[in-house]
Amino acid sequence: MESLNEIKSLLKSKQLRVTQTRLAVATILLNNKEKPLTSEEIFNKIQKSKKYDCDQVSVYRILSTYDEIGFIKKSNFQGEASRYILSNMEENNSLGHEHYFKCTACNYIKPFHNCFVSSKERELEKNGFKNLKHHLEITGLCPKCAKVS
Amino acid sequence: MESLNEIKSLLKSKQLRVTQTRLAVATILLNNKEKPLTSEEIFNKIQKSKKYDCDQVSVYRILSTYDEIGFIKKSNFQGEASRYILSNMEENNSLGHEHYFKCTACNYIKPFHNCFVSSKERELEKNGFKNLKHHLEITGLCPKCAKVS
DNA sequence: CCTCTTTTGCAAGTAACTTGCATTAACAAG
DNA sequence: CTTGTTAATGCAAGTTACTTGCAAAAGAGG
Repeated sequence: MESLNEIKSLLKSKQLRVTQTRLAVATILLNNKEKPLTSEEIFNKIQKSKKYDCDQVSVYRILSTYDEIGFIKKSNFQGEASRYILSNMEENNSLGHEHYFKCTACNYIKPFHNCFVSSKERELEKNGFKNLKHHLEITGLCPKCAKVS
Repeated sequence: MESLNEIKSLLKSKQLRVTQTRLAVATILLNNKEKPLTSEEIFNKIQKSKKYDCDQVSVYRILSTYDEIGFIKKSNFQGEASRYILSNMEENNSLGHEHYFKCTACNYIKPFHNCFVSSKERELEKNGFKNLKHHLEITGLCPKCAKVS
């Protein structure tokens, strides 16, 4: 997923309307491919850009729609608002951004681009489990904060 | 952690008072070593036992205290209330209950007793990261629900 | 341009906590 | 066993992160 045109055709293919607000949210997500953002962060970036004005409720609704159609992935980090990031729709699902490190000091978030939970899932599948998905979050101090403390 | 006496001495060692409410919460946790419970579930079990009456706010405060002193572990499952389970204080920390499978159909929760994230943490530590902790949640259908669907 | 839905904005509601503060219960000292 | 001190609790109210209801506005086909 590289451009606004792709989300436009994805929306059309799902019989969803291409609206200003949906495009504004998509633009922010496209400009932040490496960091999962909260609904509030996305809303603030839209306001800050001053190109378009909308309600925070709409951002919530749009993110939920985008999650349903697979345009983005939602992650719940411990004790804070959900975060959203573009999903790598071209790639194998298990290679996407579903693993994160988060620094407890500076809130720096680093996604892992390879998955090491898949083998555990294979094992569970052999025992009758199905439709497995996972969320992994590693917390601690990033190299910068580790040096300071 | 096997008995009420152990939490009593743990509390004393931390200069915390051994109160009826703290013992009631500890009793519930001791009786549910295999399933992480929500604050509300614990509160309801206390009410149901009719041995003791307390406020839900106290349960929240006690769980937070228990988490701080390491008696229990807190896990945030996607989109639902935090869950708490006794920590295996005798064992190596990385062998505790911090990994879970949760069935999206019946809400069955299965903790994993061995850790396969440690190797990734070692790798990060070599790159300057410190004090690493992690939370892993795998969701899907458990064998029972997989058969039905 | 018009009509028919879909989206949106605004207000209000909800779930899961968290905080403030007066009251009560631990527990150590006498 | 009574008392004084301080921590813990209960109750009410506040907060955060959403979610829902509904009228008004904006897409998109004709």
